[in-house]
Amino acid sequence: MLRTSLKSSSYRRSRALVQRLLPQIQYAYINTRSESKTLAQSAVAVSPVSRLLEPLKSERTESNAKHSISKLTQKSFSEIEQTEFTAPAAERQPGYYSSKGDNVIRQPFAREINYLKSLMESFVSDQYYEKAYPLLKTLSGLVTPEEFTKFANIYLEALVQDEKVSVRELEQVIDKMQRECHFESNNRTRALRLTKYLETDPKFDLDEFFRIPKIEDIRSTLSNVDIIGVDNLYTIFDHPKAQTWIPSELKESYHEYDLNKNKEIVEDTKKLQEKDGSIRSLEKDDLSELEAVDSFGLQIVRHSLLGLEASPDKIAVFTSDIKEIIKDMTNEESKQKITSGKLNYFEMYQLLETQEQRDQFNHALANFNLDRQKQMEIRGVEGAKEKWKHEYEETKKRDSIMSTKNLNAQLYEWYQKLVPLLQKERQECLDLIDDKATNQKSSENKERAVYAPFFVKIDPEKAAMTTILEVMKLQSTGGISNGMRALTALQSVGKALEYDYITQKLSKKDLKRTQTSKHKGSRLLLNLVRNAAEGDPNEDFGWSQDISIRLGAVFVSFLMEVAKVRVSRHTVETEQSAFFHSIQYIGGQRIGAIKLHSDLVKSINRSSLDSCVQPQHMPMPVKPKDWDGYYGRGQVMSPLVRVRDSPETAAYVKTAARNGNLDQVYAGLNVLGNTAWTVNKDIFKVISHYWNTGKEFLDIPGVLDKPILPPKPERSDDPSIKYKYRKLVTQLKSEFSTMRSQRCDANYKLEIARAFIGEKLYFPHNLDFRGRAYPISPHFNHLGGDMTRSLFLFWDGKELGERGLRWLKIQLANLYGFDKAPFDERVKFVEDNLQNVFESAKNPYSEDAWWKKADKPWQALGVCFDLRRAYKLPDPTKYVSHMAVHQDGTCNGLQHYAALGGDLEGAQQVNLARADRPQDVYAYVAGIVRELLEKDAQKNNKYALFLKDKINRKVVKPTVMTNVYGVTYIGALAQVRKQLEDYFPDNQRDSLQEHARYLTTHVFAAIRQLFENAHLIQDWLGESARRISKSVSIDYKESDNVALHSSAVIWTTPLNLPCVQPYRKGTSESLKTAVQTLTINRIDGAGMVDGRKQVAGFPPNFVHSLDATHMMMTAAACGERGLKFASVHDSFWTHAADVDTMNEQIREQFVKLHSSNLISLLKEEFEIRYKDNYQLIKISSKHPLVKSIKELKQQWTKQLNRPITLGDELYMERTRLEFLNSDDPQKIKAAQDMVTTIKLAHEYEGEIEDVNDRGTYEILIPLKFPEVPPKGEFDVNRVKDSLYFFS
Amino acid sequence: MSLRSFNPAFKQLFADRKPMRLHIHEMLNPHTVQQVLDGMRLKKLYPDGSKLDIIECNPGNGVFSSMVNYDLKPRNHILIESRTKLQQHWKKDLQALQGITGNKENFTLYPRDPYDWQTYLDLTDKDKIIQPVTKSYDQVHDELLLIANWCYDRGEKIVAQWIGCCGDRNWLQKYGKVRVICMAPSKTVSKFLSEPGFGKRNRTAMKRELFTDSKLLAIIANSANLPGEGYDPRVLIRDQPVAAYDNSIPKSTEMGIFEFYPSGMTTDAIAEMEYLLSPMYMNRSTPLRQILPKIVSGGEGMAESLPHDLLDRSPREFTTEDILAIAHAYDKWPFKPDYVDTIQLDEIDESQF
DNA sequence: CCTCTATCTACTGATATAAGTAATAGAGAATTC
DNA sequence: CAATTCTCTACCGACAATATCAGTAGATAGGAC
Repeated sequence: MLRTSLKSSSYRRSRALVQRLLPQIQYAYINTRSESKTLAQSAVAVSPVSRLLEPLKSERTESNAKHSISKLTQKSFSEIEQTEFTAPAAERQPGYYSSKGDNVIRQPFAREINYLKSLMESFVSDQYYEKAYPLLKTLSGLVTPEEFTKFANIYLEALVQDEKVSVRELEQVIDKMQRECHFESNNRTRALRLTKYLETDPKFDLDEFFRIPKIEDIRSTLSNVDIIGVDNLYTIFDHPKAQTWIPSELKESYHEYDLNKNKEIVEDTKKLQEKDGSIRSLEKDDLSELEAVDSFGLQIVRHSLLGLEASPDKIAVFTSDIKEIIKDMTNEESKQKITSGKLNYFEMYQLLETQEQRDQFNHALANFNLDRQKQMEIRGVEGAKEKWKHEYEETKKRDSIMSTKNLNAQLYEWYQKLVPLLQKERQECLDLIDDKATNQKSSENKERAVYAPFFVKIDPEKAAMTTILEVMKLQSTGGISNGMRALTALQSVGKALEYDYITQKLSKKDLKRTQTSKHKGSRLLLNLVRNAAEGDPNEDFGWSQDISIRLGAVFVSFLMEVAKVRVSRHTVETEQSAFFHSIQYIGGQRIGAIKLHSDLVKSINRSSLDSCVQPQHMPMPVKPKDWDGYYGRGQVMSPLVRVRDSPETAAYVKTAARNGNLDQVYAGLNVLGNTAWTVNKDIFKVISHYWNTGKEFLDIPGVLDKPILPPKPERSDDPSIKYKYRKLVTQLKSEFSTMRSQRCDANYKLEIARAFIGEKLYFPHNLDFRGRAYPISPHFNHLGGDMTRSLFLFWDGKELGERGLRWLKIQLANLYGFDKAPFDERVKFVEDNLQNVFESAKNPYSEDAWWKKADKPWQALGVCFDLRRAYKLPDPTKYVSHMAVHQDGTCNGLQHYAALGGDLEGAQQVNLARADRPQDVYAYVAGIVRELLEKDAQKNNKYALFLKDKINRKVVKPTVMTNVYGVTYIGALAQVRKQLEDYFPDNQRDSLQEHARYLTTHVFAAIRQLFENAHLIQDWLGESARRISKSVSIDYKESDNVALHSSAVIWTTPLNLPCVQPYRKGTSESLKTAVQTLTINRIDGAGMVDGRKQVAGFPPNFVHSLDATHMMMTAAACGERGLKFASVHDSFWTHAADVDTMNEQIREQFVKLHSSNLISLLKEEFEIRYKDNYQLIKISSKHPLVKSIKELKQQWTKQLNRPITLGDELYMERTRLEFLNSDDPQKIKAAQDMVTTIKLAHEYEGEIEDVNDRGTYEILIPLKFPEVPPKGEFDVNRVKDSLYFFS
Repeated sequence: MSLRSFNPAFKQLFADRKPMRLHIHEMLNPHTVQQVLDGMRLKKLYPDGSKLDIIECNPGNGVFSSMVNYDLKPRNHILIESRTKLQQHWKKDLQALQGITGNKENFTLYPRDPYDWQTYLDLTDKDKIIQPVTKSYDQVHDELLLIANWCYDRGEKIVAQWIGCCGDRNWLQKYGKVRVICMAPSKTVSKFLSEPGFGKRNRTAMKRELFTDSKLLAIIANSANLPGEGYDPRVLIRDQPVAAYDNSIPKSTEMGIFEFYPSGMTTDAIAEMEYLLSPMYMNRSTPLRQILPKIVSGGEGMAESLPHDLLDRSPREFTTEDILAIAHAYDKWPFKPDYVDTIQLDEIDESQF
């Protein structure tokens, strides 16, 4: 990053130079106006001079104020109060990102505004109005008046909600704001005032209040229902003029209210069931005692999900619900079982007989889980704490001195020490805010002031837990042994604290407006108000990155201060810090790290950490609310798209959301999120068994103590030996630590799985910036490896039927690795092995069980269990299966490329066309390579002779796969070399290299040959991206903050999701925290794009956005047909019984997607989006254009008395176009006569070629895109008949 | 000034070709080289050329090579050169030289990478082009001389390692106190030669002081610059290096020439705590007391066995005695971590195939 | 009271950090060697 | 400018350098008139 900062600094320098020069010149011009002419004047003598001058004049605004505004986010509230930050009006005007025409707004000072807003909200919610006011005032200096009104209303809203604030005070504040901040009130402000009047002034006269405003304004005022609240609206409804006042969206509620008002409503008496013998699901504790052996690692957190305990009255309700549901069941035995209290929810559910019962059960469970989820959020970590405490007390009973032997006891000790420290600090913060601190100006307090307003919001006890859990969870991440990157640690602690704060805030939310004492009234209105009170899902909330990091640092530093471990060596024993901050040197750069004491790490390895309790990392026991905006509703706080800190991506998605363009995206995502799962208990048992042996088994690493290292070399050994030793040793250690973290990770997953046995769970999904969907809960989800995937079952079951049984068998064959044969053979494979299948299911633990040899053994075992159960029935097709059957695209990226390019042969090889057997593109490419080598071999090429018999699918597979991602020659070379390694002994490295080089070229050639058109498309995408990322906006000015190349590649998927490639070169900023000064690479929405990444990333990203689109379309289509659907990018899952339907949809939707010429559409989209952009190209200096352009520039140079810049050229063209598009005939005429460099190039009739040679001259031309390459002959409709397209 | 060391046989050879610049900077002006050689008085140190083997790394265009060769008239003069273009030149030149002088200069081109340790092993053990004798560490090896040009940015790394080799007495230093005459950017040389307390004093400078005897020989600057900026003044005064100008050295990269060879000191103690020294010197102006807890688990405890005045000083100020004191304290410290825990991981690149 | 200077502070940019480069090879970006 | 040197090399999920010091601009204080 050093390089980047250097680059940008030199860039800044040169820009500063320009800025210094420009004003002088312009002043000179202004003073001698009569003598000299501006550029534009000379070109258009008749144009109104003042207008042409205006933009140039404003260019010299480089105020100090602006400079210090960027420092604002580092200042504390009190410093902000004392300093004036005001931006000139021009700089407050919104800009744009990559494209002028997209109407996506780039808010200037966005970070500063966000910071002020967070600060203000923080103060205001604790009634520190006088502290908040200066912040509001500062805000008024940074935003446009309309924007300011929004912030002012937030402030006023708090005043209105505060009962201690009187109407008069409110009006005074509004007055003051108008005087001092140029506050312009709007109808929301009026709604705020109205509410205050209604609630405090018994003599308030509505008529009078609404006398002056126009009727539209009154209506608009009243539509702020979230402010006014239900009860106040009722009051208004009671007014005789209500009917005319209320806005249209309230009409219905009004009528409902009016109707109910006149009816005598008998209040429903609560019918809470008596608590006779409540049925509770089998306690997790019992299960753990039943099934878990606490020997090696897999330690059960007692109450690991304690929060999943519901409150007693809810249990009662649930119990009675179930009793009601099973009342009509015919099977008495099942009934008995359900009420026995020995079944988990999933087992109960499976016993139900009718769909109606199941629906009712689901409904009851949903209500029940809603409460449990809430409990989990409120008391999530409580369980862990209780456990720590318990072990702490036990240990203490045994030993008088604490030792590191028991990790949990150790954690509790830290917790106990940490809490009082945090409480004390919180008090200090409070004192500081209340101006009661003893030494308000001390440097300590100065630093404290930065975080104090946020620190006071945090509950010390909960935060202590959060801090410990987060830090412990991160041990050995980020390539640091026994520790973690400081940035990662501070950020995750900060984020976790923020999460705690937000959930706490939500649970305490002022319910006044959304509740009513009236039993009668309008349910409609109530819903309306509640919805409105949830807030705008497109509005940011929470803290900025800086705030949470700084806060995280404070907590971490306290933890580091108190956390100690007892260490003993030989006879010496002492207490040492458990954590220490250290700087490491990794890959040429210094990295700040928080390291754990090595003894502590050993202790962790012995006992494996159970840190999972935090609900934000869990799947959800309740169905996630549907997506309807940028941020999720309810428990899901994540954004719709993971934006990788790119403000531009976020802005584009938000705009799309606001414009209502994302309904299809929501639809797809909601299908994914609504798929309910449960944990496969049978598989869990088997995994658990092998886990507890502590030995390595399949993909589970065994328990490892420490890596075994060879003896150290002597001091005087040759450096080469020492080097090799060091390399070996680091490799051993790194392998060891990956194994360890794999085991740790698996432990984590299994713990969550255990907690969810018998539970219903959901995965809300969101998207990456290309539109691919990912579950939000990070650890335990169906995207995991074989073991994790095997743990999932659909909550709902479906009867197999003939086809389903067949698909289940195919699924098993696929998982076993027998997936390259036709379906019938796959079925036969399983049928031939049916005894093995049954045997595996019956006795999975046997030494050489059949399932263990499968490609994906755990999932295969899952199918074995299912098949065995099915075949136990007299008719296996009647079996109700919960298995997910997968249909995988064969090389999905290439499938899309083949469809785009229409390569006949290529399409066939990736199964786009019907074939009797599944085609294997890798084998086919290997075949082509073999042919090529054969030809060379005949020419006696020694490489060909050696290699021709060694080419198989395995050798080419990596390269074919990564080819879609744009692998370069050198990257592919490494892959091929790895594949060939075995043929060459160590001392023939050179030979290996030569053979690999030779082969790589031919593999590339073969792929290119097979997917010729596809490659032309790949090239087209790359070239377009290159042109975009090297283009210049017409508004470019050297003096501006917008970089020369500031346009990123943006496209819209067929589902209207805007995709913005987030690759820009950032500037590194430093952030001082309590732990260290962090260097954060921040990207500016108008910063320079990273051309290389834009170009390299676009082809794969575009294709991925297509496969994501295909998946979402299929998801939505399957959802509409009542199918359960899940996906892992190019692997689509549903019930065995529904595979046929899904397959049909997979093909339908693919054809639908590719029936239009997507590349042509993309080109059109680009042409609109980048119509205001110009390309900088190099043409030969001998080109005829050069002469005329140079001449024109010389002419201008003379008139302006300075060299012409790119900005000048663009300014002239901008002016010309402006005139051309005006209504003034004089101007139009002037524009027609005006000559600019760009016009010259644009109107040049001959060839203009971008040459990359010496002797060139750079000119600007309008951005054009290359012609779309012609499509091949393949007809995409043939996909519909393809059997193995997805299989 | 006379070009005493200029071999007339090279006159034509140099005239025939345009000197090329390939990554590593070098002196191309014979007058500059002459000045430097005059200052070095090598003939006094190696009076008997018939017993002397010279190994020269990155001879480049050969101005320095030819002149030092003419000065010392060695028995062998090995030119280790890996840049293919220069290899071709040398091949041609040596052929021509064969015709002119019968190569009485005893040049041998060894077209290998001077960066690679294996090159030196092969030179002496496999190809047996020279077979140096092992001499005692009592005095400087008078039959083997190493000359190297690492005057470019990435050269610093290898110079640091070569200095390290003096402490370990391995690589070519296994043969005895072999003098290394090393050309490197002044940025590097001034760092590695700084004395305790100087701003640029770093780990390698400390190791250099502890394990080698060294001397700054010359500073060659572009004539646009003033030579010698950034060096520890104590070193300049002590060593009185030749200051010369050569415009083949770019303005941005001044060249420093220094010599080093193993001192009497060798010990395992420093290698044992190398992993501590590295982070220690990252905060080299922080007092040791504050650094100790930041470099190893429980490091704060080591303070007990160290004198206060040492704890209050920073690594930049440490003398070799200080370092040895710390090494001693570390050796006695009961809480030394396992070797495994001292290994730093570098980036893990997980390839899927 | 005002202005001027001395001193201090805050801010910026430059530099050092480590100490096998790692087996390649060609294009593109960044310097100016 | 054109020549030369440096950088990077497969997409996404899951990104990420830091401490110190010298020099400078700006702020403050202080002292004299």
